[in-house]
Amino acid sequence: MSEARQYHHGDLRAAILERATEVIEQDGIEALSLRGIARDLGVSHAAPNRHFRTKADLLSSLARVGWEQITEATLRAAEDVRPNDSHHRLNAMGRGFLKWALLNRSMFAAVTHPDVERHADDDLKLAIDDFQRSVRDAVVATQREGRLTHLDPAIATLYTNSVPFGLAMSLKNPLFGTDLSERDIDELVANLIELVVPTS
Amino acid sequence: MSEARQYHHGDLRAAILERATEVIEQDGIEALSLRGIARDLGVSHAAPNRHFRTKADLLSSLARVGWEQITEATLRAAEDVRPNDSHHRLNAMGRGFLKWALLNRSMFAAVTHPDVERHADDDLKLAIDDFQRSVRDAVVATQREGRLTHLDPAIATLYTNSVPFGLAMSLKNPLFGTDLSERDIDELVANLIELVVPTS
DNA sequence: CTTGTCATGTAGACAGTGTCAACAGACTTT
DNA sequence: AAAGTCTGTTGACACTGTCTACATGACAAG
Repeated sequence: MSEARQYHHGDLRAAILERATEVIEQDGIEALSLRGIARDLGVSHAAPNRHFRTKADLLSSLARVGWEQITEATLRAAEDVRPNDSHHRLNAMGRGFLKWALLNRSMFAAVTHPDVERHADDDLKLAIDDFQRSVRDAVVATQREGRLTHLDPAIATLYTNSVPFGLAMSLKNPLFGTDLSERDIDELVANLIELVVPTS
Repeated sequence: MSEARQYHHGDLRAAILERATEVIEQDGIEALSLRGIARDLGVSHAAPNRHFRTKADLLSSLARVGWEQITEATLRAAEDVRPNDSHHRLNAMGRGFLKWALLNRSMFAAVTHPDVERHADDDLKLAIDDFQRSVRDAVVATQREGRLTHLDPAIATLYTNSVPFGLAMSLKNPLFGTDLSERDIDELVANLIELVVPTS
């Protein structure tokens, strides 16, 4: 029964999450308000509180979705590479992550937003851990193949992890004045990741 | 006349900026409110508006100070290196930046806060440009010395710029679970920067 | 089919925020 | 001394997140 406006919304929680991503995509995370979402969904101002007790709750749930997307995009990028070549896989993962961040800038911004990090609930922490583990596993696999062996695994992971991060932060930031055509991005991403995980 | 409470504050603008950094250092940027600062300074709630028409104004001014500190810390770190060795200078700058970020986490967080970036005024943009230019100049100097020559200067700058950034983001984030002793940080910073700008 | 329970909505209140306009005191300039 | 400009105060407005009390719909037990 999804036609007429009912008293009960049907799946308000999902609708809120969806509308929230829209708002973030459009006007940024600072324009996000529970009351605003309620208004947009034609529901009373306190209705969202039934599903997200606090605004930080909503942000956490949103960020969890974001991190799952990041993990998925990163791992999917490695799928096309032959499984025994860990080094190329790691390279592909870096490109996959960076590309996702550049194609989903608002979501990336939301995921890395300080308020989100500060109030992270356990579910969110788990999602982040998942991503971290994926990267670490890939780095360790690469080292087992005899590459990057001169580095402490922790440092190698930190490095491999941070670089796409920093790049994504810089590239998403309009203040940094990197005005690149959408087409160039793929090449740029490849060039940059090549610096971190050289395949040649 | 700095003893008794006067009607006019003396230098309210400076006091606001100072108190704002304190608040950010203590409770984070999300806890910053104009009214709160006014309260702390024993001044009426609308007094800050005389000096910062909007909250974004205050954040912008604050961030400008932050960027100036960053630029200074970065350039100062290069001073101890012999001037003709651009490559070592670049390396030192990376360490200087990263160390500043780790020793001034709250300020760094404020400077990189999305709200700040979004509402950046011209002064702030200028301060950021200054920093960017410093890095670019150092990279170009390095390339003139015959190093990093295989890279496009723009990409080399982006890379050199982003890595300490990403590292600082990762290291400042408690969620990333890098629990390192204060002592280890210096070594860690050196190791990481060495990956980007190898001096050996 | 009735009944009771529980999840999910509404209405209203509260404290807090940023920002504005109207006013007032103090400093500056002439 | 007078006029005018900074810089402060007071009070208001619309907005926010969150709480409590209440209403309604869904749904399972009897």
